[in-house]
Amino acid sequence: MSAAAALSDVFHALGDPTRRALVGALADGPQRMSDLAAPLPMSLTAVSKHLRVLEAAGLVRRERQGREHHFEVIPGGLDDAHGWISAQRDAWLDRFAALETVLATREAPAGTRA
Amino acid sequence: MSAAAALSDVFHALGDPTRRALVGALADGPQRMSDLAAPLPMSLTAVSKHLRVLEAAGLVRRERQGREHHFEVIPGGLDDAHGWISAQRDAWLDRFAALETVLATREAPAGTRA
DNA sequence: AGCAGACTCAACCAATCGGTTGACCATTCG
DNA sequence: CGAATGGTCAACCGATTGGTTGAGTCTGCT
Repeated sequence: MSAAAALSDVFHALGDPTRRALVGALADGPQRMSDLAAPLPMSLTAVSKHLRVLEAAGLVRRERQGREHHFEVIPGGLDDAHGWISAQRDAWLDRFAALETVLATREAPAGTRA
Repeated sequence: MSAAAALSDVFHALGDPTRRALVGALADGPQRMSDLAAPLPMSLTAVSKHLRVLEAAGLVRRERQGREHHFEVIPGGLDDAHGWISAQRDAWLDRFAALETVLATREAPAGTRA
């Protein structure tokens, strides 16, 4: 899968509050699907679909254990998304710093204006 | 707007590659809508819609200048998204560290294994 | 064997998405 | 003035989304 498509999948997965709640719930350790679904105001089928989206996005891993499906967070799953966002913020910071430099050099020589 | 809804808007906005390209293009400074649209393989109307989504998500600001609409990145727009992702990664790190501590104390007494 | 639990699958639904086109409004320029 | 430029708006389109229900499958327990 292209890197761009993978990023889209991750961001799209995170764009749903139910899915973010699932990721949050998995933060303190693996859970069974039913236990993940219990507190959520929707059918098990719906939760199953959400988990599939998270799985496809590489954010979560499924481990079947008998008739139960256990899920856990994939450590590096958020790395690319985090990297993209950081890059954007850094780029903005660079531009801002450059702008300040321009302003500073323009004002530093005390009256360099023609 | 609730914080969760705002986060959803941001992540949803970032879930489209065209929108990420727009944000990327704005990284090196403000641009007119037409100039932003020029390299993209779609109509101006489509780009206009994408920019509206980015605007509504608080990622981008519009400044009308005569008949031209200029856009620029809003500095703190990505902060919440960055914060959420960082929190998840930190939570995982904490849990992992705790796990290692457990393993360490269990193996530390050098040959405690029966 | 038989039943309950955990989950999948398929079909369906309304709503949203990403895109188009054509008509229109506003602004600048010759 | 008239004409070109920059964008909006409304209607439409097919695909996807997030949810439902009902039936089916696999597993474990008694």
